[in-house]
Amino acid sequence: MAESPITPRGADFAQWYQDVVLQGDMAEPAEIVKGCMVIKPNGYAVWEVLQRELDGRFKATGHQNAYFPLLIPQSFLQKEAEHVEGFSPELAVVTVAGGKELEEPYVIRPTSETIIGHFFAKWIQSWRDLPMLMNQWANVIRWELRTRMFLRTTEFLWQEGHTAHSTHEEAMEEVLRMLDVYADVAENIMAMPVIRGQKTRAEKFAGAVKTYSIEAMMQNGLALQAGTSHDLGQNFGKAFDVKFQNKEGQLDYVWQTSWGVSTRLIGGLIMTHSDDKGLVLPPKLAPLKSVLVPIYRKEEERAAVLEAAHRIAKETGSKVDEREGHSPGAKFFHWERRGVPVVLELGPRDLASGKIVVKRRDTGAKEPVSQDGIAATLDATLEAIQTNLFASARERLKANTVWAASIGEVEEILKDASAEKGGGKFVMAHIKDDPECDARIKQFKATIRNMPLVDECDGPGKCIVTGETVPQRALIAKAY
RNA sequence: CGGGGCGUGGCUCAGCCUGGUAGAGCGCCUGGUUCGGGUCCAGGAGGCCGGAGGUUCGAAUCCUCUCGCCCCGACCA
Repeated sequence: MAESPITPRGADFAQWYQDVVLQGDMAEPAEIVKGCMVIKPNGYAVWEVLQRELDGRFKATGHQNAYFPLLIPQSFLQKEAEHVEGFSPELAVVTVAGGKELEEPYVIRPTSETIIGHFFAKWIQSWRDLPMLMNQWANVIRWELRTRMFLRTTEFLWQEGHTAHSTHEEAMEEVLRMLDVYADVAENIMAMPVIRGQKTRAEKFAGAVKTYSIEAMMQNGLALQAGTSHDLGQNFGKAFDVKFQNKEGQLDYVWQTSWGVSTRLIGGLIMTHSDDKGLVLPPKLAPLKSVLVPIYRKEEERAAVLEAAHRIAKETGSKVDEREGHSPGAKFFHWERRGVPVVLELGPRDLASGKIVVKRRDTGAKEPVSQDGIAATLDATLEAIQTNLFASARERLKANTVWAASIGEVEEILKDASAEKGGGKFVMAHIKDDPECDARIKQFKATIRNMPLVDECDGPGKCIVTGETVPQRALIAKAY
């Protein structure tokens, strides 16, 4: 019996995560390019499902895809003061091209607000041109000091939505609408519960007026910012002179938004559902929902089993694992590590009884069911897995969310709840949106993740730092 | 970017201290055998020891530099 190649979560969570990514054949470090990774077909297939789900929702809310250049004139970044300050430490800059020093260097986009601002200025003249609703699927580069596959790499894939509106109200509706789209995909497709909320001033996007995020809880209790949506106000409109003539004939700057999710979602997915046996994929996100492993010993059995296997596979859309020279046991482990939601086992015994064994990845439960109506049985099982994964993740989130009444209590909870031991907590406490309060929390190696939009707490209370009355509790946690 | 650890067949690692021309297990290939949770046996392929430079008659081993990965911290989707 071979040793499990996956480090148990309890032993070393970071190592477990990496083992799952590797054993699930999702990605591997691109050791020849610093901080980058190769997303392998198994991982990319998941990204494609996410893209499909997100893109459909973007289109349904009126957005169109476009594509802007990877290279951005350096001066563009500097037009918005906060923006350049926020991003300059992590920029990669192209200074030489075609064998010549460039007159003006290009930065490789860390995000595209600036270059899109430039083009919006060209394209928008009248209120009739608004709203302008665009999205681009792209890669970006941010020179990160510390990288982890999917969670933070130097280059990553994402989508960035960019919109321009004639009023602030309309822009705000857009910001929250897209935040809801993200929450919908996270919860209903990825089965990953999230907390929607507003970032503090200290944590908002460089150049935004307000930033909203969805925050998810990983199995070790750490928070993961899984998506952001920004109210850019007129900041970029002013920086790039994006003006329009309103119905009254007056010139005004547009109100812009931007919003994005990245391949980081895949990291969140892994850290939400996977276990010590490897990857666990929710059915709605699994590129391969079921695999059928045929079992036989004699040649006569082989033919009969395979014949039935193909018939059932056709009915259910399963893949038949026909590889020779691998025992069924080896195949079970193989698909288990890759997170396939259901494995169907079909052998001579099943042929004789007219049954087939259905094995769930989430619970490990194994049950012989009738071959008649197997497609419906499988669908019901997949649905049950999807529901179960979301329910257990939500339960974990609830169980590890606690209230704190004082700064000392926050410190105690965060100290006890060492994430290395898997006991990280979400702490809800009244705290003011003031950079000094953020700084205080940072002393505990945690951050104010966001101020939840849906306040499931007890309403107003006194800030644990300043003592002033604030409208609601905020979410405090250690985070990736 | 600071601190720590690590780079030796595809993978996990031994060998390094005390230089003498590279090993094991797993995987892979071939044949047979097996097949309801990682079958077993036999044969076989595969590595200029991360890279560069130096010391030496001789370097995986000693020295210098460099690149990368992992972990911890400060910064971040």
